[in-house]
Amino acid sequence: ASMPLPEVSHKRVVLLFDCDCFYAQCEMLEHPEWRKKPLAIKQKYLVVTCNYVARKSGVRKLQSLEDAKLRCPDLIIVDGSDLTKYRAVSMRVFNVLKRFGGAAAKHERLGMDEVFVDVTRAAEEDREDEPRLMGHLFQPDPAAVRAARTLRAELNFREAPAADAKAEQSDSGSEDGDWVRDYRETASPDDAKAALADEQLCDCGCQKRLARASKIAAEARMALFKEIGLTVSCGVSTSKMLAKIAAGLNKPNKQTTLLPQHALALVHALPTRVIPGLGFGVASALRELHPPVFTCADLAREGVRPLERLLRATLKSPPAGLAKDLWQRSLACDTDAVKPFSG
DNA sequence: CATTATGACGCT
DNA sequence: TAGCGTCATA
Repeated sequence: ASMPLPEVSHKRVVLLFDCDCFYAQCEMLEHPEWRKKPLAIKQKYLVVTCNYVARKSGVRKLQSLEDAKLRCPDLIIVDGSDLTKYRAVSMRVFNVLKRFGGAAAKHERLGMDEVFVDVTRAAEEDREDEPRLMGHLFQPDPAAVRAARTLRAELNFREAPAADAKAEQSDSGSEDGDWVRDYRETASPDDAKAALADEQLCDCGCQKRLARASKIAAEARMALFKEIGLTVSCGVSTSKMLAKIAAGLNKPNKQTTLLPQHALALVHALPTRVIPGLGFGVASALRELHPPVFTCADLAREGVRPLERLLRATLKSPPAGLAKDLWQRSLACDTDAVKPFSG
């Protein structure tokens, strides 16, 4: 009965490019013979990243070298404490991506291996009437769609959930990175075509804009591969948060489009850590509440006021408006702009 | 909750 | 304002 549901505008189009196992790929550029072999990059006694061959043997990020070698005795290990080489490749990636999205596009680096691109204008100006979607389209299962609908209803009115779906409450508190597996979708081309044409979903034109943007993403990924030799994963959606989540759905070397109409069905059951700006500290404080807050749906039901209290108790000096921002993001509404030239 | 960084922010 | 601590990020 307090805060109105956040307004979801679909007007932006945001891409997130995420280099697959970045340090490992940089090393493989110099040593092509390592491509088919398990390769790990270490700092001190830890594996900071590894290629996908190594992952098949159970090697993981932030594993101790000891564990990694036990799981994969023929693991090739390279020291990655000198970042010079990686910084250089990172700049090449950024420079290639700057060519895409047109003059009005905005590009923002996040760390060395991720780049956001706001391609709103280019997607608007594209005249193609029936754009074909490139890559994957996320499609939620019907149960998730129902759960999202009842969550919205719950917050709009103070009523019990519809008799329809009381099905899944809180999911297990899974490991970081674990949740991604459960939500991978590979859309069949026919399903994708149907979803894009579904006027019921939205009539603001976002489906077409996102499909056009998926083509830009595909072209940019192609350029990165041809000119640098790197594979990247990409998310296509209407905000930074959603693009980032989408990019994680299909990896490596894949791209995924997430329609804003499907966002809540994806986000509601995910751990609160998927929300940008909500880090380890706040997430663990949320889990300590009782009842504990694990998922974005839990956080959405909590509301802004209790979250403000928790932030004051948890953080030294919570930035003004943080509670509201986080709460809105728990409902898949992220208005954070792509800031041009952050590098 | 680590590695080796960088960036955003608030406080002084 | 510059510099420091905290928190988040890869």
